[in-house]
Amino acid sequence: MSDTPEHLLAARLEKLERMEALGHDPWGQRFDGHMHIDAARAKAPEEKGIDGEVVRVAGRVMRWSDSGKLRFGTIQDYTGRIQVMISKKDIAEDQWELMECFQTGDLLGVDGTLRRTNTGEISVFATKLHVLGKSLSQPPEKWHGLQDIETLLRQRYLDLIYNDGVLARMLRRLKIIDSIRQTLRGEEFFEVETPVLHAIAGGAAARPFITHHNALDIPLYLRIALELHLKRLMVGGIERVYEIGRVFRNEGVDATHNPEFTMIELYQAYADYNIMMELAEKIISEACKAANDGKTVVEWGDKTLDFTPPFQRAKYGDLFLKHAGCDMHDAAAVAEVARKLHIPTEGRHHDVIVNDVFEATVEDHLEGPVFVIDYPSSMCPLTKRKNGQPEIAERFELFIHGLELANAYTELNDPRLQEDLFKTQLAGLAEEDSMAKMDHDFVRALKVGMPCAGGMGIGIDRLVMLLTNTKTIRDVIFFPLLKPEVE
RNA sequence: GAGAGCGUAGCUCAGUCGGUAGAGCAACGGACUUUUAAUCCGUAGGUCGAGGGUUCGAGUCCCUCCGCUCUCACCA
Repeated sequence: MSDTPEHLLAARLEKLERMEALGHDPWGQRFDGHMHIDAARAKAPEEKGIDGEVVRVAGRVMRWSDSGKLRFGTIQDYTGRIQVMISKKDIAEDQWELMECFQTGDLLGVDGTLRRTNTGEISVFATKLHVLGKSLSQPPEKWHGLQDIETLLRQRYLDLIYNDGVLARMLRRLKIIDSIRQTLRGEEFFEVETPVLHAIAGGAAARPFITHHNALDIPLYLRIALELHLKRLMVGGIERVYEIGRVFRNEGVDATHNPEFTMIELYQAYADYNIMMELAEKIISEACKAANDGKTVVEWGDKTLDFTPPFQRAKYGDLFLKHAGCDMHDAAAVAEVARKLHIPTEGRHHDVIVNDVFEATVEDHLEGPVFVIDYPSSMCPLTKRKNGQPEIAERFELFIHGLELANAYTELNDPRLQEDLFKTQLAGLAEEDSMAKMDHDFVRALKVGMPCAGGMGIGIDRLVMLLTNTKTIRDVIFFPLLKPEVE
């Protein structure tokens, strides 16, 4: 949507000046004691012809239609819409003149009586109007709303105002995040904030955004994960710790990826990945209830998602056998399957090939919610190995219809093994695809002694998508990344 | 990063074979005291994404660029 053109702007400025001439501040003044529109609606009389309570409401004018000496308006706040009726015989002369200065898009405060119209519509019959903020922008079409995807992303405020369900969906996102905090508060976790600017972008495998600190003249990276600082805090004695925060990955943009996205990572001392599974079930099912009126079974397009605990558990090796058709430890058989799938094998570590075959054959079959557990350990340099089974890492990923929602480990706390794994770059894996990035201070912290622990990361945006039946990540992020507009 | 599609009034959209730029909503003026996308009469509103080319003539055909969307690749 381009800027409001001159002839439409002029009409709005003319009304603004008339407001000023009538002695009103077109940008509004403090307005005390208004009630939310849903609360006002709830107080409306059941029958026509009965005077209800005197109320004060405020909102944006969505409709302002002239009908002689009677005016029908509709105002909207974040809780709903209500009709405003202004009858010339009910209000003072100067108030009628003020009424004529309002236009769709303006912010209006109303004092009036709750009543129903002849057709039963709940209405506030105004006795006094208050200017709370003039709009100098021409609103979109009242029936079709705003359809142009670029405009509604660039000017999300218009999307929130004029397209039904957008604000409600974003408010559900806030409820989900609030529910996660409540659940963790109940489990005695502390919420912390750790640095966004990292000297070493560790804790995950992704390309970082690179920036520069002028005064120190050093390169810095925007964090790609929260992991290593939270573990340092566990070393420091915070036994249960989490952070909800933005992480940044310099990768492509599509329906399930935005370059900056919100993650929660949490760490619990003296726990393991089994406890993390139970905690994941609790966090997610509670969040689902918070966003869906207490339900744990929700619609997802033409599918149904059931977040009632417990979630299914399936071993990585068993899934591999079932869908790839061979034992994941059988190098020759795995290589054969890889060749059929056109996955390169030459000079690549066996587990790198296994990982590619798994992604190609298994992930699309995972309906879930299902915890995939016990990964090949060489792909997991931050994860504790199973006792007596060093080739298996105590890791799970939670999948729902092919979407990876959570990732958790029994955390590796052996500093000597951690140092070795940071040094080991698997054949066939690019450095940016690897979690193995040497971080000497992190190893030093582990040497001080990190309690054995379980830890987990959950992609908040994806969780919100699943719990609000939203198909693209940009629709659960207020301001998704777009190329800048050219002036 | 690759391929395909889209871009016309503030908004939602038409625009045929290359031949005067269209509608609805919104705006402005008028009528109307119970509408529900109110209705009726009238007025005004355009760099057809930008630039270049072909042509007597380009919204329409060709080229370049910009933006967005979808699919694919990388990432969660």
